[in-house]
Amino acid sequence: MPIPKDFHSPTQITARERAYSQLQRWIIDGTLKPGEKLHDGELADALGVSRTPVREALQLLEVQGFVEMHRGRDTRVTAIDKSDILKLYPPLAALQSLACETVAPTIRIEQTDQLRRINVELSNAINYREFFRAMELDEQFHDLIVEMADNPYITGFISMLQLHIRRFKYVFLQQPVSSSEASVVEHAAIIDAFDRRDSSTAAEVVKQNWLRPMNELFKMI
Amino acid sequence: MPIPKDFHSPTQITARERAYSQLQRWIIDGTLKPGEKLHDGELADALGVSRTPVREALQLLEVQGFVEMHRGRDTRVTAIDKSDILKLYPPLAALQSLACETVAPTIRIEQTDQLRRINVELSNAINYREFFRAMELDEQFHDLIVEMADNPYITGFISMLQLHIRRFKYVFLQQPVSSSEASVVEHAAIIDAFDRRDSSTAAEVVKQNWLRPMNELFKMI
DNA sequence: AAACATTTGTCCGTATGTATA
DNA sequence: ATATACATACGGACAAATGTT
Repeated sequence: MPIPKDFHSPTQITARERAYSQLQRWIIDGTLKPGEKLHDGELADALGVSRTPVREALQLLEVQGFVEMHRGRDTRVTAIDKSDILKLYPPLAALQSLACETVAPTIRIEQTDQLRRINVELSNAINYREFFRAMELDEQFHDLIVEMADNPYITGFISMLQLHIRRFKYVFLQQPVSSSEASVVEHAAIIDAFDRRDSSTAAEVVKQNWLRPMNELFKMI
Repeated sequence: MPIPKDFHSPTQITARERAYSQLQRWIIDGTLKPGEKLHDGELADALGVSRTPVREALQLLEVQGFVEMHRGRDTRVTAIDKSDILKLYPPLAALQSLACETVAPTIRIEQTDQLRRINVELSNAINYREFFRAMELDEQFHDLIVEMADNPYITGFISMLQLHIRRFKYVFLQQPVSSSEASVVEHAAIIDAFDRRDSSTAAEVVKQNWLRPMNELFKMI
């Protein structure tokens, strides 16, 4: 495998990055609960670093909406409410839809073939009741389209929204939600639209493919 | 006027916030040029604070895409390329469009009236060749719709994209770009769609209302 | 009302990493 | 290959702000 010359391998992960990923994980998986008070000193001890990188990590998490800092008062994990999914999914659907629209006019056959392969695997996983694998494949399908759109603003915002949705699922249902057979059909429709270079149909189907899970989730809770 | 109890007036602005807003301003207005190297020590001196709040500000700016930090190497203002507008406007248009779609079904008459008032003022400003005022009113029009959508994720991402667009305009054209009479017509169409509770038309018109300036800008540069 | 306890915010010295000679 | 120069990353002490007694 050829390794690009200008690729700087992250030889050493910084303390801030460690703190950041760990705290984010803890917030998303519910180890740190919504509304919980965070002491930077304690967290620093727990993570084996000083307060500085912890504070820096907390500030980044604040920008992402996982933490609220009140100067001189306290720092807390943000609250979370059932109605939040109704705020998270629509922008996600809109941007996934945009990604499709962007990709459709110039998509190449190798790319649609890859989507087809993933969708076949997804179908199999659902039939064999491998629900975790199904969830992963569903993510792969959409991530691949987003990646093809090649727009860092879209990519960044989508992944942030997905992290919040993941937290939501962890907090309100203790287990991951499986993809259904309906997804496979919708994915096929998306691929079909891609084959015809039909941006608007692709965009529309993707939107529904994301709003349907929102409504299912909203009924469940 | 009733003052909410839990409203904490920002009595004292922190050093980090000062550093953050000032650096952001300097990057957007081109005082700090794309690709320019940033020394946290120098910036700290210039801002009259220590290096810590400067570093924290730089990290926030990095998340927003205004700064790139390379550990142990350097910290620079991000480069900017003409093709960037083609990446900035589409997600902005998609989210503005979503905001409209969200608001349309439940919009109240006072709200459409307010939009109408702004649009009349915008029309006047253009006729009187008050271009700066026209630009402000155009912003007000869209910001009001976004605010009505009442979704912090949409709001946050839109304002970030707008900051990048503002920088783009400062860097490539030295002056703000005025809104045209075409905007006024499109705004009227949006308001009309709102009156009819026609989400999809409103969404579609808004999208075009944002993609048109993108194409005009792209031709100019 | 004022002093105290608690928590966050800031400073600056030092350690560590990176590129260059 | 090693040393050196330079920039960033981190740590720990101190300052300031807030809420409370």
